[in-house]
Amino acid sequence: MTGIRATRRAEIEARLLDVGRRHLASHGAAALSVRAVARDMEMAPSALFRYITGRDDLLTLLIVDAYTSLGDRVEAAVDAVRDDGPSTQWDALARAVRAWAVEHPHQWALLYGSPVPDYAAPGEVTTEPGTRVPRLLAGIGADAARTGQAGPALVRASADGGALTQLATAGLMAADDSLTALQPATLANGLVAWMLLVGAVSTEVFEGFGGDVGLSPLFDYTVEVGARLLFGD
Amino acid sequence: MTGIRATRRAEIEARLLDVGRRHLASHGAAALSVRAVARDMEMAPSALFRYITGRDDLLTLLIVDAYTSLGDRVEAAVDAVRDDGPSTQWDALARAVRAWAVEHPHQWALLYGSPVPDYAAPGEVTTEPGTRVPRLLAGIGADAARTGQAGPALVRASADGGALTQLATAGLMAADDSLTALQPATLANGLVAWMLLVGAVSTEVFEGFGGDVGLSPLFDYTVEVGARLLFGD
DNA sequence: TGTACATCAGTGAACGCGCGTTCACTGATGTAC
DNA sequence: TGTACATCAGTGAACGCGCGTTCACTGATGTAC
Repeated sequence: MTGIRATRRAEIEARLLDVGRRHLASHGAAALSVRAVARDMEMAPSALFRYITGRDDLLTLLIVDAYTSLGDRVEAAVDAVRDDGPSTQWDALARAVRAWAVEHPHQWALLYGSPVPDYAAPGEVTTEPGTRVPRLLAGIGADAARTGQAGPALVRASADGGALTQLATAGLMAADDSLTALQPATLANGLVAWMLLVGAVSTEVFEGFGGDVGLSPLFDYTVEVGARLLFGD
Repeated sequence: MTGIRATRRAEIEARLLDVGRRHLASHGAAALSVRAVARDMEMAPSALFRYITGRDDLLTLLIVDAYTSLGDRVEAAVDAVRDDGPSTQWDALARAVRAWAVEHPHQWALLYGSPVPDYAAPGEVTTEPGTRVPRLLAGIGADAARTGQAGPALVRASADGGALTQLATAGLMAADDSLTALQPATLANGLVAWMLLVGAVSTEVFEGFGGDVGLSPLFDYTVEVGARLLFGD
């Protein structure tokens, strides 16, 4: 009773995602085209319009897919060390993000690189999967705070509570109530650690240091700096 | 005796750069096209081939131009506080980078965002201007080291001297001999500070936190974290 | 100073290409009775 | 179970578009004597 149509539709939707992913991986977002994907699927270009409303829709699909792939990976890595304390969890998170990015450079670029011109991701569908990893990091920070391991050491006058709390409330994390209960210092440290991680991974993936340089020792050190920021000594 | 041809050529080269810059600023690198630039210059598309060898060449031109613009800006800012010690200089550098990036988001994306597909910058012409700011930062670190203000505090086992020195020698900074004389700890801290800065600026410019969030207080705090990393307490 | 030739800048037409999207259509699947 | 109609998936042709690059050409600028 599933219906032949329903199963075929599901199959084609899966193939569409699969081929889209492959095109993204090999040519990058800018080169992603409805026609090329259709060609690879051995269908007429017009047929795809039964599944997507247009090129932007395809992009959105792939963005959500990439966020989900990254989120799953990182969640699994953190979960594997869930009993080992916040510091170990941060380590796992950072390394999982890096590993995923190195394996999926174009996806990383799509999520954290230059915006695609003339495309704006629809927040309603993109925000939830897009904030999974930062939210996970915030959870680790909250754990550390609860057990007295969070490091407030670096906060000085400029990181005043008001401005940062406002940022947290207005910004991406408004969805998660537990975060607004965080100390501004913990929150600020978490955000900076996140930006440090994004910077380190982007520098490596985008070859900011020239390409044929091995950045592993530097990344190790970066993770330590982040740990120190998050948890003090 | 300048020759009419020579002056006209210089004029057109200047216009080409100017129009190219404007196209980059308004539509982004992916949308940059020889034909569109020619249209704006009220010339036949083919005429531009007297000045560039093709689209890639135009891109290279604009990349070098952007690096130079950023480098000039940052150098001026640091120079303005050259007597105020390394910590103030770092502050000036970081704020100048951010200000330039916010004013020139597409240029920032071109330099530090996703690579342009099917384009590889020719290192011979791109490396020197592209490393001006990191080199400047390294110089600040070297100054701090000389006056005993550099902060080695965060270095632990993973940041072992060998790997990092190798990175410095092989990598982008090979051009500048004074850097290989830096302590590995100072070098590592400088590189991490640089990646932190890139991450913070990219997060803001690429709207990693959603767009309508004011990130100034967070950036202030980021700069402080960088200072602590570079110079200790 | 004038002339003959060489160099150069810019034109306009043309090449072949891939793109997103629309539309009228055919044939298969589903549904109501 | 069979029939009549409605829905849906996919086709193929066509639309208008902008792109990078080549090429033979014209007319202006420069140079050697």
